[in-house]
Amino acid sequence: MKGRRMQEPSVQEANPVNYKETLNLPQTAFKMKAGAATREVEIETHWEENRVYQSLLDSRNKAHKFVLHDGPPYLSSDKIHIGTALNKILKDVVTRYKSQQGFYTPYVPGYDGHGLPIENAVVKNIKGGRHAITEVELRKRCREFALSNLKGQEANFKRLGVWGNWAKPYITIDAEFEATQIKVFGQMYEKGYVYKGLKPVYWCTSCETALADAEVEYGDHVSHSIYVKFPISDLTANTLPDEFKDMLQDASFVIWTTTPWTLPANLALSVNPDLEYHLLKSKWGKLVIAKELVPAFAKLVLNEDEWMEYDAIGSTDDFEAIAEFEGKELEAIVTRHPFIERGSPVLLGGHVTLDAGTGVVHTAPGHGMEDYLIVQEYNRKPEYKNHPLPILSPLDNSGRFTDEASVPELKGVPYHMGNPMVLDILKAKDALLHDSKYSHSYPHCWRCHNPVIYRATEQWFIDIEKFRPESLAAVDTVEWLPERGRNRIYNMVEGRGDWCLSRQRVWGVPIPIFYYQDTREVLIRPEIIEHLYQLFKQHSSDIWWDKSAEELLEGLPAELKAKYGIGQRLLEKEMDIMDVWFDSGITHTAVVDARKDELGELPVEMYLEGSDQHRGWFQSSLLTSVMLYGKAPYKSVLTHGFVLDESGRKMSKSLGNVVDPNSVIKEYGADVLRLWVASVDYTNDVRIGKNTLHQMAETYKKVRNTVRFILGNLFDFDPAKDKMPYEQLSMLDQYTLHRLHHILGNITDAFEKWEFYRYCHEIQYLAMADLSQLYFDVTKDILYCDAADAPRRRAVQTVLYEILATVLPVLVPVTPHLAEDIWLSLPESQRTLVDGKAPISATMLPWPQVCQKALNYELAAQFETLLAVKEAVNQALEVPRSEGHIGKSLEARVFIQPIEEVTRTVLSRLAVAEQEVLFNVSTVTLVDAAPSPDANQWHTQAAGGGATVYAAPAVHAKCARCWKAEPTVGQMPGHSQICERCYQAVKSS
RNA sequence: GGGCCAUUAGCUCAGUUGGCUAGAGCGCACCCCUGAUAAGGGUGAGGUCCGGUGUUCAAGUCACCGAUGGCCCA
Repeated sequence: MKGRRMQEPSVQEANPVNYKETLNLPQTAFKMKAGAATREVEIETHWEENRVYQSLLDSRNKAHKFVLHDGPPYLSSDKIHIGTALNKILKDVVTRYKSQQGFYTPYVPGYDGHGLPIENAVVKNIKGGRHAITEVELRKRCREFALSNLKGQEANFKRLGVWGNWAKPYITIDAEFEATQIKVFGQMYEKGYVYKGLKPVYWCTSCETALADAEVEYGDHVSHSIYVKFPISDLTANTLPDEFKDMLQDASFVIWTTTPWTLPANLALSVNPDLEYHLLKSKWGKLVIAKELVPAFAKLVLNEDEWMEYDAIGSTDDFEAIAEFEGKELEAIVTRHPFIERGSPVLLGGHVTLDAGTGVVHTAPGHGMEDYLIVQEYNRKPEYKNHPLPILSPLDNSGRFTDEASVPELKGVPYHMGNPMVLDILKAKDALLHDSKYSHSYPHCWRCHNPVIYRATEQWFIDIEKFRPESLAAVDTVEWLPERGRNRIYNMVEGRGDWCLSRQRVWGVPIPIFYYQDTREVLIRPEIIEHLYQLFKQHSSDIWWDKSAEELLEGLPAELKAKYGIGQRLLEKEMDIMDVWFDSGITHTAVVDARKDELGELPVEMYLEGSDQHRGWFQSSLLTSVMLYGKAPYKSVLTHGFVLDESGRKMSKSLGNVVDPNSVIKEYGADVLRLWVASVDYTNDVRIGKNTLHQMAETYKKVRNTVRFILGNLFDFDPAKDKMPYEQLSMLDQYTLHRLHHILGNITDAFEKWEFYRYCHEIQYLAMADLSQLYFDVTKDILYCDAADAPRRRAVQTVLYEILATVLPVLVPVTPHLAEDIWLSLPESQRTLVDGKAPISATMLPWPQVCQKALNYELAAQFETLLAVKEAVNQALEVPRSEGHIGKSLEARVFIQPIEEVTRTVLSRLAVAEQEVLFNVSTVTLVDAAPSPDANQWHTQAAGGGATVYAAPAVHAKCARCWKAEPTVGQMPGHSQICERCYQAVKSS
């Protein structure tokens, strides 16, 4: 039940007019609903058919470049991940914005197509396994697989609205790319950065092949568990005081190992510098063991009675600590190998733990990754530089001991058969303290399921030491965004070991080196590299597998052949391929430099990838660029975090929390996804889920409807004819323009700093608070009810048009489809001109400039007061409304009693009509004291903005046309139901 | 296990060199409108500022410890 309502006029006209017909209601074909699934695709077709991207680029000055160089996504799948979508959308927002700022912004998308995951995916589908087909055939299938995935990814990227040179992307498997890679390798070799060394890899002795980390499976395995003495032989290099050296002289370090067969390859011992070590006296002589592990060791080696005693009081007559050392004090002591004439120095390493054993680790760099790394680290030290520890790995491909084992009886014995033999030798030398069985998790080959070993093989390396200082200097020439990225990569470059380039695989670019069969000498010369470059360019890297070494070199000039003995001495090809990080690492050369005309000189403006690429692409690009050019390949590096689910957890298939970009697009459209990208602070990890997306869809709708309102109300507006000068705009109009340009300033600043989430907030606030809730709401009366060409209506339309012209280009970077949809529904007369004509696409509109004239902070301050008063008005109206006395606020009148002087002044600057518009009520009366309520009138009050507001139902009759309560209703000849303003409007139309 | 980073309302973000009762928009609840209508307006309810300890007259903010989550490494 409603309470009393405004009087309706009682007199009936002879011919009642349908006054709604006489209003200027909004008209537009622009749909409220986006229908994104189909409309966005139509828009993308519009771009493609009109070659908009190309025209855009062509319209820019090539000298004024902003090049964002694409990091290539990996081609192991035909579908993209949400993180890839985030990455590509960010890149697109950046390039579109820069383009609107007038830069020439070519974007060449790239793909990474070599490497193990692709090779494995292909192998999985081969009946009979990888050896069932030739390497040439395998490579062919890898290529096909990669290219088919490329098609899928490309379609995904395009559907995101990402613009780029899709006609000619780069792919690391292109013949030209591969050829460049060969050339680049040759240059690095010439400069002396490349060397051959040994490095342990997982090796399956039954398959006789190297395995990647991803190719080993862990399973239970029973090993020996042995404790072995390494007697101290030389203390001269150690820095302990002599009294301690005397104590240690006849002592032994005790090591624990589960792989006795690796002892022939032992070259050192490692202790942890921060652990405490005890020197024990015992019936096996003096022993050095980590303090904390002594009890566990005692339990193993002592008999029952001795153990009881030890357990009770911590020592026995024959087993007791007589000195204590810190690990770091033991450095450089040399021990004697238990059965080979060789010293084994003590090294310090953080990898030594108290998990098991003795705190002293038997170190065989040819058979363990940690052992290898610690030895590499020591070999870089000055005292080792001239006498580096070798990387000993005395096994052949099938795991049989070679001569290098230095133990004649082991020669030809398979490594696992070597275990008992090594035990026997140790026993004979009185070096074995304990022996038992030990069950633990151990790596196995994923194909044959046999245990695998670490075995050092010959591989090609890049000697980081030779250009580490230059690389570090290059890091500091780059702008890292966010700043912390600088430290991240700096520390990595500072601490990293040499770069192992070799991979024992077939799907990749070969290391372009030949060997003389007789001497194993290496053959690599600039002329041969150049020759190979030409061959690869023509045939791709496939030719390396298609042809023999001799065939590959056949085309060389006779003099060169003679010079290098080609045709006389037998040659072999290197069959390892290069690390894929090398492929993508050299895109600065294989892509940017190769397309200089388009992409300009190095360094490019920006690389933009996930923060994991500090170790990956950013680094491989930096290192290779420093080797080739002595400088970083990029001026700035912008990074983003990872995409997590709504509760902040990593997405995984098993958790079922994976967000698929394609289904998001299906449901909401690409622009909603893009809006999500823009809404989050991507410098950290970002979250996405149903709730988040739903919210973004709401934001999208809000912006869309805001624009729709503007379009609808400009249906009869021709800016060329109807625009009103700034001076003739109302205060509210001017204030709205101030807000528009103030926000434009904020938005521009946000884009300049790549802080898109600030843009989202600003645009949302503009649409919601400044426009929908304020300007649109209160000017509807003017727009709909004033005569079509009434000056104050044209003034409002002028403002609406200015908003449209400003907001439209600003929508382009994040929501290009939406912007285009708006543009296409604009009448010709309302399209912004660029160089005298309307462009074919909104995406070609330049970024708007902040209009200084529109900025009026004094006016804004006044409006702060006025809006606070408006808030009080709204509060005052709420009570009669909730009690049914009024509905819409036009059914009310208000009395405003200024309390503060500022409020009085500001209010008085508004004409009464303007006050009615601003507060959206039928009547506003400024009073000096509280009005006395008369018998029939009900009213309420609220305070705010330095005023007290009294609200009451309007007293006059409601105009049938504009719905305001007006005293003039009933006085208009022939139109008894409408007010004077409406009468004039109806008459003039 | 080590390095780096994050944590403010259901969501996305503000919160100056420590300084009013911690803010905004969305969402939510309730009300209104039906001439932006699968729209629009109004009012309102939401916070252990991840936890703890400390420094200080004063801590969301500074220091230390911890939790949770993420990236990279081992």
